[in-house]
Amino acid sequence: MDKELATHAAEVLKAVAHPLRLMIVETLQDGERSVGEIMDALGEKQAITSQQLNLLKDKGVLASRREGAKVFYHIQNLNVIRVLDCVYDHCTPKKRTRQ
Amino acid sequence: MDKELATHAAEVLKAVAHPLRLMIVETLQDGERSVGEIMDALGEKQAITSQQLNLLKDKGVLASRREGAKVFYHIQNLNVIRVLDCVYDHCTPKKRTRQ
DNA sequence: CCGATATATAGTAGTATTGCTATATTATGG
DNA sequence: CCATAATATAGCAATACTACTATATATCGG
Repeated sequence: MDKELATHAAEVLKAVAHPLRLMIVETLQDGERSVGEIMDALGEKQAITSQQLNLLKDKGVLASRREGAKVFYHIQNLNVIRVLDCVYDHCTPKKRTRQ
Repeated sequence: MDKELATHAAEVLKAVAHPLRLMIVETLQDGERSVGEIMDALGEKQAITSQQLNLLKDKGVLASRREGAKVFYHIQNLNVIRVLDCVYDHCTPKKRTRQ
């Protein structure tokens, strides 16, 4: 792994390495959700949720789609789901999500 | 995933989400290495290498063993290797390290 | 156009991270 | 004990991140 590759990989990991952002990605594993739905699911304030969503979008982890007044976010970089799997296995070794 | 779990998971991810630290973990995939060996492998300065090694050790990612004047580090949290795999697949989809 | 709802952004204080230099610690050989 | 090699730590400036409040933008129903 050269430095450039490592830098890019680190940026993606850093995007996910945050409690709220981790939970956002988890919530979106089942499919897209509106900002309001995500807010409610995580019990977070509107501004903070929106900020983190935008950050994840900036880093290419998520993508969004507007439908009327609502904006729906979904996972764009599918590899983060695999990272989540690692996290799950690490924290709760019994509950593996893949074989 | 509750907040506490997410916080812990985020901390582990954060520990690895850094170019140099990512390369350190990669270097140690084959087994333990002394600080000097790691330094040389990555072409980094002594102080910085030592700092990042200590950080990784603090977060439980690595562990160390002293042998005379040298200190050998190795991977303690094996899940980070799986995270590395995700990173590999993400950056170079052709070169999968697992099936 | 107006009010209401949904989402985004600006500005900001507190805190954490990073990379650096200089210095300290630990162990070895003589 | 001394000089040297190997590693760790202190201290610091620059930068980045976080959480927050306030405000702005966008869309819809009427």
